[in-house]
Amino acid sequence: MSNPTGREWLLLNLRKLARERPLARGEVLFRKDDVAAGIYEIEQGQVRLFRLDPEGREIVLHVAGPGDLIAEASLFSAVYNCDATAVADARVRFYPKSALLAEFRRDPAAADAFMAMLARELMALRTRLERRNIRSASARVQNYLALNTGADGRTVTLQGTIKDLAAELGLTHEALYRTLNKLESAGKIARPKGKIVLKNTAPI
Amino acid sequence: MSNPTGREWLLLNLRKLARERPLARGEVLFRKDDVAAGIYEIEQGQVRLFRLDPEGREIVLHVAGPGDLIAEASLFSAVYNCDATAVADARVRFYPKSALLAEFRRDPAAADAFMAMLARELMALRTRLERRNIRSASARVQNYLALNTGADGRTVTLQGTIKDLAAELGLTHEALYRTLNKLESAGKIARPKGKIVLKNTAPI
DNA sequence: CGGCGTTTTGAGAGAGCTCAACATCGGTGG
DNA sequence: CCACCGATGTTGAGCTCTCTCAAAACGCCG
Repeated sequence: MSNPTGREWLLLNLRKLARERPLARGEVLFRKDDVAAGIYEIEQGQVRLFRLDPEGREIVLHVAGPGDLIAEASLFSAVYNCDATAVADARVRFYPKSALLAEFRRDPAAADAFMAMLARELMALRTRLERRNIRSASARVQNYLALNTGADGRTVTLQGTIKDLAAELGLTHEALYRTLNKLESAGKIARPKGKIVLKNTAPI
Repeated sequence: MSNPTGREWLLLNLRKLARERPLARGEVLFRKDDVAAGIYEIEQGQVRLFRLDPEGREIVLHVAGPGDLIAEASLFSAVYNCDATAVADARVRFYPKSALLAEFRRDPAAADAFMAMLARELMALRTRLERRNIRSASARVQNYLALNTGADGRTVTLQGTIKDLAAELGLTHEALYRTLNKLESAGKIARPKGKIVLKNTAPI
């Protein structure tokens, strides 16, 4: 569901190493302790990564959506260490581990690019996690807005639905609607279609 | 505050490239748009990473604690893209960018190890974020416990205080105490000193 | 012993969740 | 072109869970 810049670069350069694969709802992509064959990019649908506890219950680790890369760590591990199944019909792109690692050796710039992508994603993820530490819905929304403005530093272009944004923020969509309303009433934002514009709040 | 395995390896091998630096509370580590000199490992204290919004307010991106690495993305960027200051007196270890990148070229295994570390951290972070999507305190705690058991699959060794755990889970410490009490009363866990043991809940 | 931080329990309030109803918007097919 | 359908968007009302504020017990260290 996220989409850091730089991802595209990687995919364009390494896509030739990849193979597409459709995935039916419920289908298994890989299982824990399977030999780690490579990493996957989700193109459509959703894939759930999970472990099984001693009682056989699924403990969800991550639900990956379009644009997400999964199992990067398997590049440096002999086996996968969780299960992956499609939540809904999906299409994934498979990048064979051996080809990727060979490419990294052949072309250090590719390795750098991959590292850079990981590092950027890490940063973005830390920011998202930090945001979740903010208890108030309003403050959480404002944090998101402040960190996702375009070049003008004021305009946020919404890319998904409001429901998607609510999920990203860890709020119900109802709570998000109300919060946006309050912010608008308070004059802190304006809401042209498909965008949210931060209004100037007077400095101290 | 986290501490994925594999980190140690990296630090041992690359530590010779690093330099220690004490940091007084409030002291600036780097500023946005400063030339990216390298990455930092927090050894003590806390460092806050943030941006300034148009009104000059700090928007927190991340608060890093002991064991955390910050500014990894700066290895692949000309400048830092946020500010970093010490929240409390701190000590950091500085890894110069040029030395790290040179080492990666000289020894591809070092590059792999660094990549592996980033990938593992990414995975751990996704899991933590996913956990925050769980609304109920009890379910969130159980998710944490299920994913942090030792070799026996049942025993969780607490490394910090309960307050630390509460912060990790995004709960107040009071809420966590109560939740643990309920889980214990319900017979789902036992709490020997410094540990939490998951009890067998009968399979279906 | 004294002080500080953690652990623990209590009581109350409030924020966000849940459930529900309705509006709106695209898309689809008759 | 319109009726219909599903998904998204929007608003309402009530309730529950967690937060907040308070206070006390406990443990550790100087």
